[in-house]
Amino acid sequence: MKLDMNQFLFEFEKNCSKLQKKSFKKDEIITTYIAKRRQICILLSGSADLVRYDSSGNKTIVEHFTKNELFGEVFYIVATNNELFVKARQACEVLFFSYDTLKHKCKQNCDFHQVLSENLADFILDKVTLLNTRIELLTKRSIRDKILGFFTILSIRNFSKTFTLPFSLTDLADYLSIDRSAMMRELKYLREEGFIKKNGNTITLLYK
Amino acid sequence: MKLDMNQFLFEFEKNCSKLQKKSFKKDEIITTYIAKRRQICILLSGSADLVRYDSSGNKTIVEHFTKNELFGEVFYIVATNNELFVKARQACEVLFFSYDTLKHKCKQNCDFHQVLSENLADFILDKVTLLNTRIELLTKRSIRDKILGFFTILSIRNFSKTFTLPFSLTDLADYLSIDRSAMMRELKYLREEGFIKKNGNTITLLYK
DNA sequence: ATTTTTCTGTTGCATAAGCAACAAAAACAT
DNA sequence: ATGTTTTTGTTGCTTATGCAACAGAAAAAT
Repeated sequence: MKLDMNQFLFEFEKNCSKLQKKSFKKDEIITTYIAKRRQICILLSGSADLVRYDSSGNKTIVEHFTKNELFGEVFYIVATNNELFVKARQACEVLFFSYDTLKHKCKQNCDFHQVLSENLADFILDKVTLLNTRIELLTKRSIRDKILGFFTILSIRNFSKTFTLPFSLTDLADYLSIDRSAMMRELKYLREEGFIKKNGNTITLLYK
Repeated sequence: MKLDMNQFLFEFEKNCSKLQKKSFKKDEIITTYIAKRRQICILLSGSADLVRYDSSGNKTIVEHFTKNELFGEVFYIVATNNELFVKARQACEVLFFSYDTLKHKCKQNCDFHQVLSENLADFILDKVTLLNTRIELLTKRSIRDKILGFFTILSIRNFSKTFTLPFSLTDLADYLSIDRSAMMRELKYLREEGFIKKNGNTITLLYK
């Protein structure tokens, strides 16, 4: 039995008492990552950022989450002393549970749990795909290649040479881990050299 | 029931006929990524690289796999036209199966398959951790921060300020997506400024 | 409706990091 | 044992990219 995320949540909510749903206002801290707890969260609405402070105090937005995305410390066991927390970017609703609870809860060996654990693997696989996409872009050698790589993905996903960015240009620079002004400059060059057309946050690819 | 990778493989081999084991010599192509097949592979011995050629012909080593690591197209559904394949770096033994087969094979609802699909999620989670580690390093802003970030992780994993690199310096530059000579220069500076001691591929951290 | 904040767009300057090219050392192969 | 290939280590030159600083546009808040 194959579920999409909405069915998954509906089934889960109907069947399980162990999960908690909470609401957050903009800028509130949703969770702080504590490895041993093995918490897993689903963002039901709104958007949130995974923020890292390293030992020198530098801040990075490591990931940006939107509707139906998974996050939590099970996904992020990195051997460093960095502080990691998730902060609401807009008002959010979040579902909390423990990974181990989800997997092993039912003593009665119910069908529902079988379905659940099968689908969990699929959702985690979706996450892997997101991460691999990001790595694919981060490993490109120049700002130009990063931008064009990202645009190509959006173009293919939209079945169109024209598409609108899913987040602000400021966030895009952060996602690609490049300086925003350097990115804007490169976008200008791409426009001048006839590779792209740009109207605010709507882009059209002009090549190939 | 919680399995480690070796137990997992033993159980799988004993119980499942649907899986294939093959051997490869150095530089042979182990698999080419074809999204619809949803293949999943486990590297039993040796080491291999996931290689990407983009449309301009640039080659990148996207990932490097060693014993017991998972790879395959289920993990890498990126919407681009890039050619992706896995190439043996040394002689390798590889286990092949389809993700969907693994999850749904048994009609008889056997206990073994229940255990299997639970553990599959865990193995995929390990993969997520690896990917997040890589992203953590790739998003650092300077070569120095990337190197020190990587060294810090190794140091923590080894419970020691002294450790040996798990692969060559050439590969390290590739893993961090930086120019090798620039990395060597930075290592020299780090030595001169007293941050590290370096003896071949053995590093000692001198700070904090 | 007006203020405040965030986002976009731009530019000059400094430098970190890429590129190219080479030699010595080490690892591998015959 | 000897030749071949890969890895390490280095350095001069060039340039892509980061940084700082600013102004106008857009969005959000009051």
